[in-house]
Amino acid sequence: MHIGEAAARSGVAAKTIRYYESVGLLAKANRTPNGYRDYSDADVDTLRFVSRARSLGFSVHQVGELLDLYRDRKRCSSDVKAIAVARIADLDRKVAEMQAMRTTLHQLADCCSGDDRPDCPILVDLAQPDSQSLVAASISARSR
Amino acid sequence: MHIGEAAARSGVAAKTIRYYESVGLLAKANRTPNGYRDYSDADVDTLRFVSRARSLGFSVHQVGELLDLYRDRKRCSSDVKAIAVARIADLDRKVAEMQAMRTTLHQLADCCSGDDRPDCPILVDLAQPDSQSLVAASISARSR
DNA sequence: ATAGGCGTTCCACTCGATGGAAGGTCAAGG
DNA sequence: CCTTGACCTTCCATCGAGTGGAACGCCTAT
Repeated sequence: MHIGEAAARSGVAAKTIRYYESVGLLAKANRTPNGYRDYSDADVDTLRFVSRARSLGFSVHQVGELLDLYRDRKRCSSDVKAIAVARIADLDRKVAEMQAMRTTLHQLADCCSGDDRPDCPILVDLAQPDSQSLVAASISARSR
Repeated sequence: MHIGEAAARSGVAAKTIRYYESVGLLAKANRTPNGYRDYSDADVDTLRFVSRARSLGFSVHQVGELLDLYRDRKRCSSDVKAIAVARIADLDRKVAEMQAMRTTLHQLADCCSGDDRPDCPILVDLAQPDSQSLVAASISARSR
């Protein structure tokens, strides 16, 4: 099948499929005599695998590792689990960081009347010297 | 003061200060006769403001808006609060998305023995047709 | 005079695509 | 036979937010 159909079946945009090939995530596709890329059902499966793994937030590089493991009949499940566990830890770190931002921002927003007067504690805090600033305090708390 | 000192005092890398100037977030710096950028204490304050806002996850563009509001004596606090509230909503969306990924990944990892046998439910699920896949189910749940 | 530590500009690279230009291929319809 | 439109191809540029490095200038101390 041509790239458009593979794209429709896998849910990966044709442009993205070419991109994955160009960066070596996918092997170079077979070509029909006219130079069009030619995909098999197995290729569509691979594309779906890639799309699923990307949707779990694995980087293209990590997806490459998972694909290698998937194709390696002799790999051990601990290798795969290690990648998944590292990704979970990564997610936990990012979630914690974003929640810290959220908390700080929420505190600032709570102090802000949000009316048409010009006094705004959010801006005041951002402009504060470190010792007075809620934001500065939350940044230094993050690094402790 | 020269850019190195402004960088040290504000915590923003010299390279990044030049970058901010190049994209118009900061006004073009004054120059000493030899062509070096010359910064005042007020410039360092601005740099710190920018750094704080960036650490809260505001984009460079949003920081520009906040700076404009900061400099506008007549702005109303509701304008600032609107930006902050939008940012909080943005954070909430991203946190929820990451937690959904985490949950799915954790379920997969829990099923995986993590030993040296080759059977790995993580890879099996990623390669599954939609109707059987935990990942596919969680993706479609996200869009509902 | 030269070594070093600053500063300057400019260009390339990162990641994960995406947009668009310019052109080739193919089937259907007039 | 010609055109139209839907595909396909390659290549280059763009996004955000910087970072790395080259090649050069300036200034001070030894």
